[in-house]
Amino acid sequence: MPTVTTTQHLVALLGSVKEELLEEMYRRVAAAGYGGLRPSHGCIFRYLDIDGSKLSDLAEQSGMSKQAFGEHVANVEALGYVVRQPDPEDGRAKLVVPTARGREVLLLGSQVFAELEREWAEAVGEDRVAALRDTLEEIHALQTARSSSAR
Amino acid sequence: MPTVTTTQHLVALLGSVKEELLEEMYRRVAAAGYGGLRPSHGCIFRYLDIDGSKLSDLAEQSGMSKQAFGEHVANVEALGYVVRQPDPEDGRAKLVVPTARGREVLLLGSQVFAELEREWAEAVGEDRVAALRDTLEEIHALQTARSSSAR
DNA sequence: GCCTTGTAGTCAGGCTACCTTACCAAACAA
DNA sequence: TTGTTTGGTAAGGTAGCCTGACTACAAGGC
Repeated sequence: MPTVTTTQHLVALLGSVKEELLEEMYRRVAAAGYGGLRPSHGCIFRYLDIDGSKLSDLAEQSGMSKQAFGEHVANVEALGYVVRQPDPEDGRAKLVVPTARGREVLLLGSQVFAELEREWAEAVGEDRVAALRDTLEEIHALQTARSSSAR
Repeated sequence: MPTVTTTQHLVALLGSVKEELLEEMYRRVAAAGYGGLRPSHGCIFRYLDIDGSKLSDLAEQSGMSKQAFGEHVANVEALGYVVRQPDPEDGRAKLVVPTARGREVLLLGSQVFAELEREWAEAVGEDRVAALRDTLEEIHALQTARSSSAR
């Protein structure tokens, strides 16, 4: 029973912390005047090249279908952070290109992430944040290996 | 840029690990012959009393609306893991009660969680799993404190 | 040059997991 | 007993994904 509780708790904790971090991130971005962005829009900015990226590439990198990704792009385009332009090198493709406002958000995102990183280091210690990442990576590797060998 | 990458990576890592653990959990439960259960059904079993619990209580404990929770209960009832019975002490209320099969899943769930806990301890070390939990709890507390003071 | 096959993106429709609003029935308090 | 609170359901909506079907363009073989 106690083991169950702690393990269940760990899974819940992983979810809570992830959500809280993402929310804090978007809260700060919104507070800086860049509203309308939702956590799910992160998939666009995460891999977006400053000179533009092809939709298919972005979708593949974020592990989503082109359709789902395209919807997010439409939202973010409506908010004025990116535009879709025909790719001059491929008539089929469209480039997702950040606007000036989009580039500002990209930069701001980096700054906020750096800020958060600094705050955790202050709160719990730099070494423990590093250890957190390391342990998570090892468990991730363990699980990935397991599911590929099981299949 | 490198800071961004690592911090972004940490958020992604938290999500991946959580999902992988949940998936592994449900994979093993399904492999043991208890099919049809999805990760979202965890909200029912997590707080379910072996003698039955009121829907409202369960919904509140898992932080969901009664309607959303009721839908999950309907699903899990259709799978034969719980039944809804009128509460003898409150004519308005209904008790969500695990069936024999439901009690088996409750027990199996504990066992699988314990198994996973043991496997991580073997893979990365018991102390590091404990450290992971501690650090996550501190960051969680930090975030919770921040959002309550901000609001 | 044409024709087949492959690739980029969109459209339509569907699913899961939530939500809010509105409601009914039982319980409780004045 | 009457008004208010509480337990649960019904209806409808939204976000975030999916698959299948389609169009437009690209690229290779002949």
